[in-house]
Amino acid sequence: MDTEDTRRATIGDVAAHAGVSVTTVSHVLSGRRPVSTATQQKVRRSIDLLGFRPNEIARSMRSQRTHTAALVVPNIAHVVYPFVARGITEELRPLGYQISIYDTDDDPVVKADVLQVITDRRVDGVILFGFDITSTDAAVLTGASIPFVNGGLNAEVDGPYDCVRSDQRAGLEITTRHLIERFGGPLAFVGGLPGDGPADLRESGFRRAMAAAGLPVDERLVARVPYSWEGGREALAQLLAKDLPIRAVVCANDLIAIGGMAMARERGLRVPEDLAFTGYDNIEAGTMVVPTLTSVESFLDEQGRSCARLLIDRLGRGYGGPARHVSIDTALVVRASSGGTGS
Amino acid sequence: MDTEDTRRATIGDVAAHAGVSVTTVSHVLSGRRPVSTATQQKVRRSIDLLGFRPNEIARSMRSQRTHTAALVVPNIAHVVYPFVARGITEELRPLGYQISIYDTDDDPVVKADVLQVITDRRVDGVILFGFDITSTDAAVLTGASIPFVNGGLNAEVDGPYDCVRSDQRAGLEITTRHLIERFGGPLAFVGGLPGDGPADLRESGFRRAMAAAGLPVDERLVARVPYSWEGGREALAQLLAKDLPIRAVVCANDLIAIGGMAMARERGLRVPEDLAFTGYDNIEAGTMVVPTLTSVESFLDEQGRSCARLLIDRLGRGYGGPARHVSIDTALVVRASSGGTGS
DNA sequence: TTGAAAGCGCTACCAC
DNA sequence: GTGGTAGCGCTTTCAA
Repeated sequence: MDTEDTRRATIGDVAAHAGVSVTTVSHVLSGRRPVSTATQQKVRRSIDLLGFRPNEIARSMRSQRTHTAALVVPNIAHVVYPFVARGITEELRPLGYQISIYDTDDDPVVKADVLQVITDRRVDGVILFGFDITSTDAAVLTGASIPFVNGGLNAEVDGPYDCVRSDQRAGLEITTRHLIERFGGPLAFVGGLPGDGPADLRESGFRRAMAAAGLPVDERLVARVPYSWEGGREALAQLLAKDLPIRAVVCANDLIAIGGMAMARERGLRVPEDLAFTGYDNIEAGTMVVPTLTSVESFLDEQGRSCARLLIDRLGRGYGGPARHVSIDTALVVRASSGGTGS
Repeated sequence: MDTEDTRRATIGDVAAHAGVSVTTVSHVLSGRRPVSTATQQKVRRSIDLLGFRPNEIARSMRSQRTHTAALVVPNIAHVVYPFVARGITEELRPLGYQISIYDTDDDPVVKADVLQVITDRRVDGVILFGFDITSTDAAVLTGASIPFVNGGLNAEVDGPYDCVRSDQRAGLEITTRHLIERFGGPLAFVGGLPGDGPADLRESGFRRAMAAAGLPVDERLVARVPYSWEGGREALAQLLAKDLPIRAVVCANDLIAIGGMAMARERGLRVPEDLAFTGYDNIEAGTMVVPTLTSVESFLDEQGRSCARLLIDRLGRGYGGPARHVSIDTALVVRASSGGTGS
């Protein structure tokens, strides 16, 4: 009773059952060589009867291809990566690739380990998203001749491999210019802590827009705090305590902006009538707070898709040319916090 | 120049280079049999020199184990799944398992396909999370003798396989009871659309708590809307239009609650002084709105961990007993919207 | 139109 | 302490 056949049927079982050779079974499966209709039917019947499905491991062993792409991210629970993953999947699944997502737990050691494991498993290609990758990381992949793409960069430049970035500096220039046009000044800036991901890039966007408008940056109105709601509250508390005139606050992300708005309103200021705000990232919460938050959309799914396309080019006997660097534009979403319609 | 050795070294290359047999190389790798220190060193040197790494595909082929678990979810971009994924990873990675995440794009056809692909790849185990799985789905897995766990159920009961659920009914009972204790009544309920995931379960929690407190449910104060911010606004507009006394609103999720609060405040009501609110899911936005939202925490990572543990039991020559059904308790998080401290 | 057999890279059973 | 070799399940020459 207990010893019923639990082992999955192999191609050999099918061949025996149908009374043909494994070669023939293989060929009715692949269609790579003509098989008489009679044998085809016999074989297909046996396949159905035995519930045969080819073993992909064995196939990979022969073909040296796994039809798998790996997506490596620092922390899948961070809001941005699931959207990237969706974009990648949409692009690669139709081509018959499976996407395996690997989470490095924000730990460079785990990242290095994951990269090794990935190469040991002979994935066909890799998309790294959200890392500063080291030359060692790159060497592991190239050493195994596995094509890869680096996405979601925060640095201005990167190495000699395909890269996809969102133009964060330009994104912050847009919000800054938007506030200048609507309100003139004075403008405050609340950035992330230096070295914390895109902080420098975003701050430089603010400064560039100010310079372009011929406005000086009052350094007393520049704060740098953690990328969090609490950070935003803290920053606004500091800024308001200085008792300097401020008309609008450019924030480096939405959490800061939402926290900042909360503090401003606690202090009796009306948003945007007394003080306007902009954020960055266009998170869902920005559409639910009062007032709704003006922000910058980065099109994460498109970034993912773009990574996937660059990778696809290099899969199989594809593109083997020099590295390509793609930049995805951002878009301003105007809402109530900067005097939009409040949509 | 272009034809430099791009092929990765095999165990045979190492053996040749070290002047020993492949058997010996295999054994210094596995440690499954004593090897003299001298040969060990020779072999290790060759391994380093050649940059040899064992081919996991070949290993899997022999051992029939892939050291991979698959996590299948309807839509990785939905807030809940990344947290589940983290919990699973934390539990399984230390045991040497890789987690591959598969997204079925909310499509049962894709789900069926993914399940087949997964079995063809001979993953060691599968965690399905967030599905109503069909008997066919289950049959595919059991037919391939791949152990699996079904997590995140919305139904009251499920099939003869390991299951993990969050007690959503109890979760809604908690919020309802909380509001009854604080405010007495009358209470309104805003649920999701019937058949939309956990809607029925959550509504039954509300009704049960009301019954337990000896309070009748006024059906005029029960609304059912989409699980969204707009749904919440709409529901509150309807409810308030009826001009019946309401002291508090039990909402089936946070989006509804946040939208509902926004509408209530637009209509000049103070929250919680005039009208109190509770949500469900404890999303981040609930900590950023004003007032902050009382909600129910489901411990998604713990649900994931629990799935992982059930699966681990069945991996290898492990547990082979009857199906186990685990329920994870929820917890009430009291915030300002129901008169909490406003933390 | 079909089959035999080599071999993908590895592990483990034999033998010595 | 060490080596030869069968074989995991498949694809693909080569031969008929």
